[in-house]
Amino acid sequence: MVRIEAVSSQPRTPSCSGDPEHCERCAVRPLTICAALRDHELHLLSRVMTKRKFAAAEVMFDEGDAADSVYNITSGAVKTYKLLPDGRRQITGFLFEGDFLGLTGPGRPSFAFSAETVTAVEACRFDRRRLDDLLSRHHELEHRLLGVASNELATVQDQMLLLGRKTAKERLASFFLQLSRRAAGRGEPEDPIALPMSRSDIADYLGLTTETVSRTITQLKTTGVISLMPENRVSISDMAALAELADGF
Amino acid sequence: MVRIEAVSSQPRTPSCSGDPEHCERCAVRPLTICAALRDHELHLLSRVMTKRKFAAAEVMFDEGDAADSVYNITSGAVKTYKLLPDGRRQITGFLFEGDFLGLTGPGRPSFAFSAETVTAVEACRFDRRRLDDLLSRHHELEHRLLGVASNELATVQDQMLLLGRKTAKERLASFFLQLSRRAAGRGEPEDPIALPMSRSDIADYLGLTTETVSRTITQLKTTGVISLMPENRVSISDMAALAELADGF
DNA sequence: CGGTTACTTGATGCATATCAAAGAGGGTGG
DNA sequence: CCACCCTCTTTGATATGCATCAAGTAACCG
Repeated sequence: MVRIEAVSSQPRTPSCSGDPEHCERCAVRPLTICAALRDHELHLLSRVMTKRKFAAAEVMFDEGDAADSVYNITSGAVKTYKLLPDGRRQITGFLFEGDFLGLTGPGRPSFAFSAETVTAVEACRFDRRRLDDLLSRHHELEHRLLGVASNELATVQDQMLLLGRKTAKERLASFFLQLSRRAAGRGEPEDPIALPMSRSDIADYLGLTTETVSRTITQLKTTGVISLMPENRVSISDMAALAELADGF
Repeated sequence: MVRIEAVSSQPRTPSCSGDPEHCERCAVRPLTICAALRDHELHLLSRVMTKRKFAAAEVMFDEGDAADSVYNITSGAVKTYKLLPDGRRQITGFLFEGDFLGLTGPGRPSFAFSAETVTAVEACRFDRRRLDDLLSRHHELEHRLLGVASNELATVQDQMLLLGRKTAKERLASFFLQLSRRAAGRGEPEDPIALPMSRSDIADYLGLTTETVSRTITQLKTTGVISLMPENRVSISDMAALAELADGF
């Protein structure tokens, strides 16, 4: 498992500390923990933050790497995953703008999973130690982070239900529904949803094979629940039917 | 889904507030967030805490119930789960002494899962609102809670890998290994591990059927990796072999 | 425009589910 | 204290949803 050094082939984006108003104007601020901060606190956050760009399909970090970075995605899509020795892969999450990446518990010096970009990605990188310092001084921030973690725990339980007990059709229906709802949460349209990840990524997220994913999508298309559109987009023709399918009604 | 009123048929255990030294002497204190508190802060915690007992197989709360309670298990075992409309069940976790139950994000007024005791259970119950108050005034406590949540997120990723990509044998091996390690973490022996839950609970935790669980355990027994002992205990004869099996080597 | 990779579709196989029934405890009332 | 009953567990026989193996087709990139 080779770690590709982040941003290795690109000019380094200048740190935000040279642009203290950057965070105030940040488009994803209302989506994330930064919304918890008043303007003068945002400046403190900017100090420990660096804006970074990643190309598509770039490894951000590998499981076991020193967890010295934490990221807040500002654009693009990221996948997190775990591998078995023989190469079997489970994608544990897709992250989009506003999502937080790299949270590890205290006394957990290394990442419990790998992260790789799906598309080109822009992210705010925080130095773990400096962020911890900041957290200990600005409890509102830590409070928000606890909220983020709790929400993620709730989401992940849904995913366990999906992986342990749902059929292929229910998994795909749930997946599309989740993407639609999350897009809506980011203020994007809920209907034609973007599908930036490959079939193989979807398969590894849903605990299926690419073939089954492909067949099942065809089936949903044939049933008239969804339709495929240009640019890897999916239109949900019948949201109610999709929601029922997702829960096995 | 009928909610059985907690402690309905038992005398109410007196609140800890009448016994301010209870927490200081608490056996599970070093295992849990209470370890973060100095003695005088523990007294504050005792104030918002009530010691409660549950019988075996008692529903503590159902998914969707108002999340007005948070628990810290002091003895016994609890399972958390989600259900599909047709009754399919995914157990999302087993909790033992020192484990925290009922964490929901802010603005999440209801539980995202149900909780039911496996054995008789003793737990410290906190009123959600009063605990929130306390958290906002004692940040070390909130910091610990963030640590608890982060650790749980790491654990849950392992479980997703298991549910999405592991074979039945790998799942059972992983399960026994997890129980063994957690027991060790609580200061219990790592070798003869207790299996208080039924085969059907194990099946719903591992995304299998009771029959497959039973067959696979038999197989592990035959291979000489484990052996069954009285009182629902399992002895791990070959820890290294089990660890290899768990990761599909 | 050629080559490569991703996606779709088809044929077959297998791990695990489902259906069925026989032990094994474990608690209760006679 | 024993006998019965009920539930849990184990074992067996069969079925099936999804994986695997195998092409063909479409999209993409250089």
